[in-house]
Order: sequence, then C-alpha cells, then structure tokens
Amino acid sequence: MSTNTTRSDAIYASLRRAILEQALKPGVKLPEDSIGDTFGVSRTSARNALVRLAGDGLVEMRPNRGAAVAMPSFEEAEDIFSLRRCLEREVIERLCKRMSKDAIDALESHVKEEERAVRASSPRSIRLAGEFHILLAELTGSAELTGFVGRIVSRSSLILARFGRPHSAECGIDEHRSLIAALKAQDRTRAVSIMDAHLHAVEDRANSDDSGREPDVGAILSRYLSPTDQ
Amino acid sequence: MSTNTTRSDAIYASLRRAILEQALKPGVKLPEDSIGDTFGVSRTSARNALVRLAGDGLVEMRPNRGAAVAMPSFEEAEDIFSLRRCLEREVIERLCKRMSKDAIDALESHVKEEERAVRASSPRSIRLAGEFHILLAELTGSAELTGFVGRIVSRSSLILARFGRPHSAECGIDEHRSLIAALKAQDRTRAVSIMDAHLHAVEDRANSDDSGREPDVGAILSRYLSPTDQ
DNA sequence: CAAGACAAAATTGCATGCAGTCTTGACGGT
DNA sequence: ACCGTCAAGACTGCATGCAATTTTGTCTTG
Repeated sequence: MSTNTTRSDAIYASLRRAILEQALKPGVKLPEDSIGDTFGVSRTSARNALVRLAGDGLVEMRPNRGAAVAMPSFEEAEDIFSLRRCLEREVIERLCKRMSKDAIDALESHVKEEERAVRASSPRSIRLAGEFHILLAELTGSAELTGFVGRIVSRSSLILARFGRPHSAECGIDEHRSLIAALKAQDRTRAVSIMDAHLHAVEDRANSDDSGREPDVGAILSRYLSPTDQ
Repeated sequence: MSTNTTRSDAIYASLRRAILEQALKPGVKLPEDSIGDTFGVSRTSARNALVRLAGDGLVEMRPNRGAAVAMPSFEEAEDIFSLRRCLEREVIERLCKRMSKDAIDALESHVKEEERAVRASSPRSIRLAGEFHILLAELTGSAELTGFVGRIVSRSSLILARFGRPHSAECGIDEHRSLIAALKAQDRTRAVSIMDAHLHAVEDRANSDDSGREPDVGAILSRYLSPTDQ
C-alpha cells in the first residue's frame, strides 16, 4: 500500500501548520515557485495547496498578484469572534447533554499535552490551544459542526497572529480545565458562561495590542505624513 | 481594464450553478478532461475548479480515482440540517434586532423573482430558493455568517437533489413570505418558529422519497439478492 | 529636478507531456 | 464453466514551457 497522500496534500498540511503556529505571519507573500522550491516540487503542487488554503480562508489569492497569508481586518475579527461564540455555544450545549467518560479522558489528555508544549515553549502550543476547541466540536459527533468550528478557529488564530501581542499563550489552559469540569458536571449554564468568558478573554488578548491594526501601508504611514518626528 | 476573472473562475461558477440547479446530480463523475473539453480549456483549469468545489463540499475527490458530485449520506443529511437550524436561528435573531426598509424590499423582490422562476418552471427556481436564505444571512451584515450559511445551504441543496422527490419546489414560497412578515413585525419568537418549521418542512421533503437513500450500489442491490422477483 | 513613458524583471494563468495508479476486460489454467 | 492473472485503457498527479499581466527600475523630456 503506497502513500495515498499526494504531494500537494503534504504541502497543504505543512503550510497550514506553519500559518497556525504563526511561523508564517499574516501578510507574508507566498509565491508559487518559492514554495515549490523549498518543498522540492513544482509550482503546480504548490499552487494546488494555495488554492485549498484560500478556500479555508487562511490565504488570500488575488489574480495575477499572487498569494499571501490572509490578513483579517479588525472588522472581520469582530465578526469572526461573534460567530465563533455562537458556534461554540452550540458545541457546549450539545456536549452537556451527554458526556462520555472517554470524551473527558480525551479532553484531559489534550490539556496535558498543551501544558507540556507551553512548558517547552514549543510553537505547537499555539496550535494545540486551537485544537482543544476543535476536539470539543469533534466530541459532539457532528462532522459538519466540527468542520465549521475548525474553520473559524483557524481564522481566529490568524487574528491573534495579526493583532495579539507576540508570545502570549492563545488560550488560558486554566480556563480549558474549568470548562472540562463544568462539562463533567453537566452544568450547562456554567459551561456556556465559562466558554463565553474564555472567548471574550481570547478576543481581548487580540485587542490588547493594536500594533498591526492598520490594514495597509498607506494607513500605517498616514501617521508619519509630517516630516517632523512628533 | 480586462476581465479580472480567470478561466477557472468561470468553470467553477458554471459547475457550481449546474450542481445547485440539479443539472449535475450527486454521484455524477466529473473527469478533468471531459470538463476541460466541454468548456474548451485544459485539464489544469478544470482541475483548479474541481479542487475549489471540493473545498465547498460540493464535489468529492479521491486520489487517483477522480472527482464526482458529492453524495451526502443520510446521516450527513441529518447532521447538516441540524446545524443549519442553528445557523439560521442566529440569522433570524440578528435580523429581528434591526430590520431596514431596504432589507425588506430586497427580500420581497427576491421572493417575486422566485415566484417568476417557479411559474416558468425554470431550473433557476431551485437555486433561488436556496439563495433566499443566503440573502437573509447577507442582510445581517456578517460576511462570516453569510459564508457559513452559503456553504450549508449548498450542501442542503445537494441533499434535496439526492433524496428529495424530483421536481418538487425546494422551499415553500409562502413560508418565505410569512417569514418576511414576521421579520417586518420584528416578532422574534414567531420568526424563529417559522424558520424552524420551514427548515423542518424542507427536511421532510427530503425524507419523503427514499429512492436514493442507500449510500452505495452494494446496499441497493442487497434487496435484490434473491433471484426471484419478490 | 519632477513627472510621465517605457522597458526589463518577476510572477501568475494556462496548456501540454509523461509517468504512475486504478479499472476493466480478456486470457489461460484448473 | 469458474477463478485468478494480467494486460490494455482511462484517468489522475505532477513537471515544465509559454504567453500574459503586474510591478519595478530607468530614462527621457519639459
């Protein structure tokens, strides 16, 4: 049995990981042949991966102008987090109805892994924090819900990469723990309110630093119009 | 100023429309070079479009086995409609908060167009019925919510194409009208309940005919194992 | 010296060719 | 007549080449 996974699959996965772990920051250009060169494949495979990432909203492709890591605007950020709260509330409410022992085990072991990554200052920690939320969605058993949560969590990561202060943990692990506790107790209202608070905390972390808040160079430089330095 | 729209964009749009209008039914194979031939382009462009449609969940691509219009299973169908109710409830609740005159005009003119298409027995009616829901999402002003609703409405259309009885209108236009009335009155609970009932009605229309309910040929033929005809 | 025109470089959009994989139908052994 | 083997066909995965478009740097001109 051979690979069953094509080369563009590999590139897609690698690029995606690199973006989610903030190794590729929003706005970074992704020319087809550089990518092809670095991965040792042709532009065709690189392009295929880019198209898929564009479908995920992780990269933006403008005709004849190339691809770049997506740069969600501040307005998009608010929009995304608003919808994310809606989706994750649905996740929590579904989970509260029936929470299996295995599910709790999976969540607790995931949090342990998060903790390990944080202690090791591994870039994996950034991605794992998002994947905690995806794991929650998976445990509902709904593939659709999982897919949507995955999409929106990815885009949230992009927002944190763009607006958040660097090297800040994405999600508070303690909040993840207390959420698990509420789920274990099947305390619906408490679980929902913890999740809401958690997501608001994540969103605030994004707003805390507006260094990259301006969408384009023109807007950034508008503050430097005068030749005098303040 | 030239087109600014590439060839694969055109193919993507055409295929998408064909699928949503049920001209291409679930399961139909989509070989790259047939598509390229019929559109007068190369496999490259056709492939690009197929990859994007796969990202939308409208076609399924299996490595080395080609692409085909997606065939959601019965379980997926339930999953999709369940999430759709969640998303559209959010749409309605957001819309009830503030409903502009222009928004109502847009909805009413859309329904009129639906009616025209139905009277003309145009295949457009199928697509327009779905686009009513997308228009509702657009009116919330949330691009993210609109994108998600668009995705899930598309997949719902696929389900109706697969399981629904042929030539049935996808959505009751009357239900669309009464929904508009409830929105105009900003009657939140009534609007939500109309939407819920409407979506259940659509879902029931899917279940009404289980001719295509079996997922694969093996399962279909399991009823024909005995050589005697009943 | 500033501003517009223009040419060269960079990069994408697309077509085509080749190799590898899967499917299907035929062939030979039992 | 049946079953396993295998070879031909169909189709995809991928690389490469070419034309078109955008960008950038240079040059001429007022």
